Amino acid sequence: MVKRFQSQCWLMKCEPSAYSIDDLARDRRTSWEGVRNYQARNFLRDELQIGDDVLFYHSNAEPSGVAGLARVCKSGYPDHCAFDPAHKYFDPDSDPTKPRWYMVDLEFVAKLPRVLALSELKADPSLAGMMVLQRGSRLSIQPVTRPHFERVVAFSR
DNA sequence: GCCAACGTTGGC
DNA sequence: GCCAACGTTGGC
Repeated sequence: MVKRFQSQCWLMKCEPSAYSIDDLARDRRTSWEGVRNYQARNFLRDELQIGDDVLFYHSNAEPSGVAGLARVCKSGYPDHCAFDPAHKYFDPDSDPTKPRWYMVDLEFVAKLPRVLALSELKADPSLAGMMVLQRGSRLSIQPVTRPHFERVVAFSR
């Protein structure tokens, strides 16, 4: 693990019907279990660090877009839901001695005054190249550049 | 609810 | 290792 001086930025997707920025505002802190994609898993396990900034993105929503801000408050650890046969995220192929899936904890930072819709983000030239704006972009945890992160935050004000 | 894009699985 | 079939994601 490499120590960094500056936090990184991420975008994390969630369907608000499953867990929304309002849920996080209420809970103040939550665990981010259930990611079952290897690329996203690698980010969770290897890259997300305490203090990293997160754009909380509502997918499959009306409208879909960035709904709030969060921060990583616990770095990657094994997703124990994968070990529980009764859990909906159970994966019989994840061995507790060699976990396949990882999770982090997030803490609430802010709810944006309004959701910044995907269409608005697409229309902003300074956000060009952002992963979430690419066609067919399905990755649920995406790296975001610091300038893009700051631009989104400024956009919301 | 539709369906395009993408990821995973498994036969060969 | 190829690739067709299948399952999932997520915008619309």
